[in-house]
Amino acid sequence: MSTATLSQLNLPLYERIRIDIQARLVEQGWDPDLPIPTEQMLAQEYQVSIGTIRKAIDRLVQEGMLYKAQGRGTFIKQPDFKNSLLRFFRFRNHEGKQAVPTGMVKSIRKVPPTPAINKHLQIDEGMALIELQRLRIVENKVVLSEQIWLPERLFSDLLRFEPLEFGNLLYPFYYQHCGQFISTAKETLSFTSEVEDSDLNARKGDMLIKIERLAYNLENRPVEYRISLGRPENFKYEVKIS
Amino acid sequence: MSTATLSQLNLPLYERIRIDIQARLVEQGWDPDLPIPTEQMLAQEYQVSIGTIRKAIDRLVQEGMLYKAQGRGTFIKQPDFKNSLLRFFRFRNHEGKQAVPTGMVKSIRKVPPTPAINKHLQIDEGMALIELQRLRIVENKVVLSEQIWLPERLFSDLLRFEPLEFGNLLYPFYYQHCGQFISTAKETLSFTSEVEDSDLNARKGDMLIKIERLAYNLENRPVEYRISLGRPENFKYEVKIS
DNA sequence: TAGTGGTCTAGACCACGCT
DNA sequence: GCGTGGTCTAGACCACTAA
Repeated sequence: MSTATLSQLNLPLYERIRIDIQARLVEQGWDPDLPIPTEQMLAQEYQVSIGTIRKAIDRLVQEGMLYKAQGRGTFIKQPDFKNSLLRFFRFRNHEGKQAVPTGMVKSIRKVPPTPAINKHLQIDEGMALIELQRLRIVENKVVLSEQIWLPERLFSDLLRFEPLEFGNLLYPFYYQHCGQFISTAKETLSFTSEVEDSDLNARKGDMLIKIERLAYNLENRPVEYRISLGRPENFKYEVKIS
Repeated sequence: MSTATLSQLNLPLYERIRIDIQARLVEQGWDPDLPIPTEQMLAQEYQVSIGTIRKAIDRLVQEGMLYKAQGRGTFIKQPDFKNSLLRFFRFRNHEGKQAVPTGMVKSIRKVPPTPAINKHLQIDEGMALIELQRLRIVENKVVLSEQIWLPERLFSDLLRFEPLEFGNLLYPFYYQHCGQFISTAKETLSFTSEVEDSDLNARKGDMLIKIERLAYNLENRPVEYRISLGRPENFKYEVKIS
């Protein structure tokens, strides 16, 4: 543990421990399939009672970084995209049943830096990018059209693959080939009538839903910026207020 | 405490106590300005240790029913509408600064039952309703147009007021005059191009955002159904995924 | 059967708010 | 100064998972 982190701040003990555990897991790049040290071990290591460790870990669980499995241990959690705004597009197939769209990469290439995107990704103006075009399809019909940008420095290994070699899901692919584990994301919903999109058959003037996503790795650094476009007809989003 | 509630179920002690506390506060209609019994008192009353009471209450805090204030006590919480979808309409005044719209009731009247709305409110088909028309205004310009329905049985006292006597906020007014405390709400965002709205200058075919809200009282019964319409241009909504 | 997290106890002292 | 919630201890026993 880093003594500096644990001493100086005027925070409750469990908060300081929470921060320290978080930093350790991030720096060591903990394997998501391996349990982190047990509560007993951590209690002994930090020389505090087990209740204090539990409170620290409970915070990380609430934050979404860890999850607990009784009898097995505590693990690093992959983000749960069931809350994604994209999940609130409801598509139906020809039988009228609900259908989950399939992701398909259309193209991948290295592109020069773009000021606005480099700023989103918090990287230097001069750093090159990787750009992916991706479609989400239901029964051969394009229902969402996506553009994805990644820092070339971290993701250059992706350039070795052909578009069709990317599976339905990108994030496991990122982790497998570039060691980048997506931990959280921020999404923004807005509207635009100023883009043309041949995949969606949308002309200028047609109102489209635009969902921007900025995805963060375990170190809390933005590593993917994504724009998804779709038609508003089937969109329905719910929130609970309390 | 109701012994039935606390015994039969095969739940952790703190869960059974949580349920019992919740039921007690709802049934007694606890004053939001008065603290609930202290943790010490509850621990003694339920004959459990204080940690168990804390866990029960922490659940209710997480759920949004209570909030704690160190040194003062624990209180019933009013819902926090900073998460409302409506807050994600961004309006600007003539100086380009962000402006919060003012609410203004345009009309209030008793109306006969409407099957769809009575169903939302979970009341009998034959029960009469109160209907409010309400506008949200920024610098004399209507930016949102609302229709609100309430069960006449619970809210008949509102009919004694003229539209302009309703203030900017409705929920405190409900509590003051009808004893109905709004505790949570559920909102749904969708789109429509099939309505005409003279207040918003919208014709059929214009795409509008439609936000439906169902608001619940402390007993978790729906008591208000509301439809808000607005133009999509200034709408921007964010979520965090983890 | 061994080891994990889940629940629960019966206290202690601290920090904060009100009066 | 008094009473509130906030933090923390040092255990105990239970329920679940995996080998």
